[in-house]
Amino acid sequence: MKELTKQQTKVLACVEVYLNKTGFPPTRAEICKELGFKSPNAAEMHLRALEKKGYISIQSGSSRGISIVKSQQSFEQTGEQMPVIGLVAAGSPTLAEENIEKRISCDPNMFSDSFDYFLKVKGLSMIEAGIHEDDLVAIKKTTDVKNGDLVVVRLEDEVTLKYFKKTNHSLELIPANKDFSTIEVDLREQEAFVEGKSVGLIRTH
Amino acid sequence: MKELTKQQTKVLACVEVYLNKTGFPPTRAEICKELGFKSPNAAEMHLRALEKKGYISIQSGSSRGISIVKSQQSFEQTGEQMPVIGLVAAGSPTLAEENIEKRISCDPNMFSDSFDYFLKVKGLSMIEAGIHEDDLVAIKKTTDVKNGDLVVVRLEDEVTLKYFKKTNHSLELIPANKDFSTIEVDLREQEAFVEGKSVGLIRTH
DNA sequence: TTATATACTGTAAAAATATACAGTATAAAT
DNA sequence: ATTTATACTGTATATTTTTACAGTATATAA
Repeated sequence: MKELTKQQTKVLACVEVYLNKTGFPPTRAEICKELGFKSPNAAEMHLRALEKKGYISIQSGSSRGISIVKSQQSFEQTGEQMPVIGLVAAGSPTLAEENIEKRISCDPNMFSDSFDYFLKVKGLSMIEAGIHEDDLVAIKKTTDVKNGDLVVVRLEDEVTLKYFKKTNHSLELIPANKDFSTIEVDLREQEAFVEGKSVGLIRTH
Repeated sequence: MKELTKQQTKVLACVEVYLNKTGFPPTRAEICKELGFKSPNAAEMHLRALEKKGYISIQSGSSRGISIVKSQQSFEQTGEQMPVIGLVAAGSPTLAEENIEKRISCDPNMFSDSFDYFLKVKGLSMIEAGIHEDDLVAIKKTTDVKNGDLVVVRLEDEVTLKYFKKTNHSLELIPANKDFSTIEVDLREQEAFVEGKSVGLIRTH
């Protein structure tokens, strides 16, 4: 998608804001009034440029015939674009851009608790908890977890999604698959970092 | 909210469909063309009635100045409050207001395919497919289903979520739990209504 | 029988709107 | 020094659109 000039960005934002506020697109004159232009042709030219670059489409001959093709600020709508992070074998699931597989438009409060990102599940270790490969688990970044919570824990360079159980100096990371065994960590010997806990799950059929 | 007449319902639906398709509301003339009226005043009168009853608001003097206040079919929007319907023992999962348990703010296009509502799962018949009690299954209203699809089917007054398999005159509704048995329907003897199919799932932990 | 509400047709005019054309100004690129 | 792209002003007009007004038809309620 082609880059927008500063003014084109403003005009696109103006159209989107107007649309959100009123439910229908603005006229050329209304865009001018909003952005301080004195000629409807100013708006017209920017709209044409936006159409040529594929951000909007214009229904010729129709009043207010503007529709948004590619929104600049789709996340400003009802829901946000929540990042999906692959559960890679090594490294922690950071929110750095390079780890984000894609984004999904949804409400961060759609589950009982808010969440920060989706973790894409690899493997079958939690299958008996109804968590399949490629399911997206909604993770809330926190270290405040209780026994029995489904948590994301990092050990050395490995990140896993397991049930959490802590007893004195020992931490158990319990899978939900009888073919897998519990990971036991002696906290006096090895560090374990709780990255967050699951507050929900989504799956595409 | 006041009741709508049949024609008012049609006009409101027409506006919403147009809005979803084009991104902006229709003119009086376009409503007429769509619904077969021969005078723009026909549309005008219905719009006024819809405004008086609080379903839309009309920006006087503006072209296409219609905005939806209370949608008949809010599930058709984007980034909206998607209804959650309980899988009740009897009756079909209609979107009538009284069947909607709550609404969840999310994008109707968050899964591979768009969907119309969430169905709240009751029972354990699909547990081996990783579908638990109280999971919300995203349902797309369609009768276009293939063998192997996870579908919502109504038999008499009962609604179930099962895997779909059709062979000649027989329909099999297959559970994913070895403690449950397949429902077999002879379509020459009994009617079966496909309400829709699952395109995704969400669960709150 | 007479209202009353619903549901339109048909026409017309005023207002809103898109959009073409002719310019001006400025900064960056060639 | 000249072109090119961006970013406008200002005007004009054909077209679109709203919206008022005058009717017609039909079913239902009083």
